[in-house]
Amino acid sequence: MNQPEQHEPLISYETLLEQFKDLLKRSKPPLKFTKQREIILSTLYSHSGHYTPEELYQIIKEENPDLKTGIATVYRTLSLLENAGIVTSISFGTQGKKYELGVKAHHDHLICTKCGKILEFFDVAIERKQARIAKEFGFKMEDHSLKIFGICPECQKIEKEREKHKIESKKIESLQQKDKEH
Amino acid sequence: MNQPEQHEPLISYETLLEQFKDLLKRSKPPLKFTKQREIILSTLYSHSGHYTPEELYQIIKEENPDLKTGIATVYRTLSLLENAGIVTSISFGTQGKKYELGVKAHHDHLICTKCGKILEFFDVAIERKQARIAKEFGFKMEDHSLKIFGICPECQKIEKEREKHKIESKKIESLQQKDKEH
DNA sequence: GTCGCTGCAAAGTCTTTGCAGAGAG
DNA sequence: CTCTCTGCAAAGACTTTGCAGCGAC
Repeated sequence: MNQPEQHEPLISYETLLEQFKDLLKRSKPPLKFTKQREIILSTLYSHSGHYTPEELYQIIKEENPDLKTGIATVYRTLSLLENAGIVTSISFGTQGKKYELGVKAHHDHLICTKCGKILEFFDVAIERKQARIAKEFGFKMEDHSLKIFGICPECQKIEKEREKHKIESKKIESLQQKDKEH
Repeated sequence: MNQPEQHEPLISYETLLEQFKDLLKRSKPPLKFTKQREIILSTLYSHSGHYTPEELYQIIKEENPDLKTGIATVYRTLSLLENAGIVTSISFGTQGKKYELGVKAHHDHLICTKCGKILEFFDVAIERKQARIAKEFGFKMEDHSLKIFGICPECQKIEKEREKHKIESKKIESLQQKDKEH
């Protein structure tokens, strides 16, 4: 029921691209389809995951050194894509937002507070419950976000390792202490 | 099961204050109990709700014009209180965080995307489900946050009013148009 | 050609920090 | 008295905006 792995995008890149072009054409003042906008979309598509504007900007710069793309354009395009519902964002404390392609099925997030890793899951019962609660309060639900913060299995291991080392160095210290006493 | 209203704080101000003083004393380098820290705490206590540092700063300035309290101190104290678990924060997109006294029972949030109003609710079934999901992924759960975004009943009314006005002014326009044609 | 788009840099916004003097313990 | 706290202002981090030239349509 809960899928542990990153989902594959549900549609092909071609379809997504068509969708995007359509959207641009249909805007009130028609918008233009530019190299920068395509690259940002394709980068989001090929790199499944969650990125800050800065991270995305770095990937794009690295993979497309010819076309100079400014960080401002990344911000502007992400904002455009978010309003269009093509990407969704998830926000952290003061440290800004991470974006991901939103053509995947709705899902919620598990976030590791040590390494920042994000896992996705989906639970029908919780979804239903949320809709019911919104209704109960007379809210017209637009969106919802469920984030579970914790320490991922990998970081838990690292923590345990560290503690082991601490204990060992304490042992060594106390042994040395005893040596001194003699 | 879901409580629609703001909860009353669960403890008296005196108890809360004692808790806070204790905490300060017990810190590794003992911290000091200052007028500014007390005012920030008491303001949070007496104004039940969710505030940005800026909002809290404005309230404090207004209610305590004598004691000059800087915004930096508000940030520093909120951070201190959050680390101590006395207040909790809820974060929005890029627009920062809102803080509330955390001595109330755990609860989740319904947020109006028009007016920014925050309502609280609590649902045992969702709580349990979250714990189960974290466990399933091997996460050591530290915290979780469930936010439902939507339009509150009041703002829905306002929207409807506006639409009505729009339709009426369109009618007037088209009447004037017809007049011109004659 | 027309207008929207882009990169750049400058300006905003929100938050944190450095510092010298004030004040709690 | 000793150190932490505070206000102030300056610095930071992140995001948005103004503008002149570029490029899609």
